[in-house]
Amino acid sequence: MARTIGVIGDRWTLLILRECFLRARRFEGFQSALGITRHLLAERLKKLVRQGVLRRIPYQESPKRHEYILTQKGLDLYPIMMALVHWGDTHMVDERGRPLLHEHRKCGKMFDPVMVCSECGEPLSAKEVQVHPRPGARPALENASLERRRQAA
Amino acid sequence: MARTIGVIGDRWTLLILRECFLRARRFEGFQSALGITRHLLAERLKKLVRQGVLRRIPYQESPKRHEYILTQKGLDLYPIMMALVHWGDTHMVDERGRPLLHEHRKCGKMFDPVMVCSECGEPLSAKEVQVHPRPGARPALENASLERRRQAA
DNA sequence: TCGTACCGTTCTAAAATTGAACTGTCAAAT
DNA sequence: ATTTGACAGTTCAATTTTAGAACGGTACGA
Repeated sequence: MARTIGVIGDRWTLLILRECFLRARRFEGFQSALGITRHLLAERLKKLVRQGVLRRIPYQESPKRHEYILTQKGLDLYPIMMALVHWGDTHMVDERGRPLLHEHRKCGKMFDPVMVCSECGEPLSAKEVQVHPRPGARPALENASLERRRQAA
Repeated sequence: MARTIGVIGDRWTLLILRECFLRARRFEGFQSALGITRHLLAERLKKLVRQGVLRRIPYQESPKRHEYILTQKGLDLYPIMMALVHWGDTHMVDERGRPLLHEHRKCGKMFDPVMVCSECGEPLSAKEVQVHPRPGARPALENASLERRRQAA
């Protein structure tokens, strides 16, 4: 998770990627849609290209112009986007309701995203999940008072 | 999505919440697990409490001490967490492999999270989803060259 | 020739973050 | 009785990031 946050964990990157999913491709498009400063936009696009989330494709020579296109790695961010949108729709709406609805072309209905278990297909919740650290993982956090009691014993 | 990012869209907040899901509850626990500066940690915890993601519960008087517990609103961030973790596991692993495995208590198996359509249960991908703006939504972005051509016509 | 679209870069001021030290209460150890 | 350490912050100077605005350069159409 820390590594993912290293890629998309700042105030603008996720919004830039949202525009990608909404079909933005060019510098000016991002800039006017988001109101981000041109400086930061250039910076962030470079970073995303370096990290393999976007690809920079020339679409004309002289002056050189490029479009920024999602790679597969970038497209794979879709569940994150949907999860963010859905949480906002659930907990941060105002009187006007949610700004967008999503239609699933396969079944033709308006839907919400649901996160399920890859093995049994049941919806997931935090309490039903047991975490198993693997070698190399950061040691688990101990409850401080438990810690003290154990040392005392 | 912008509103969700307003809540969790900075370099530390998501990591703090990860620790909450891993059972951290107290200031010192967060601080030593993350190496965040105490200043920022205090700031972020306050913000999360203000936004209703965490609740501040006293667990002793004199000196006053509190634990930070996820509210339902906070627990509902779980799909976002899992989506972030899974993307990292897929695209950002090094030789040591993924740091954690997740077991689904209901079915007893190690699993990955999958995002599916609430209506038909099929896995989602960006291309299968059609977006429908609702009144009040920001106007959709036009492709710049299309825009020009239309004005020219 | 002028205005405009496009894609950046450069610069300074403002804001956020870091790093380190400091405050203060209480419990346990010496 | 005094020291030590856990705990939960607050304060402050130094550094890093971000915002805001202007500037540079190519090309196209009127």
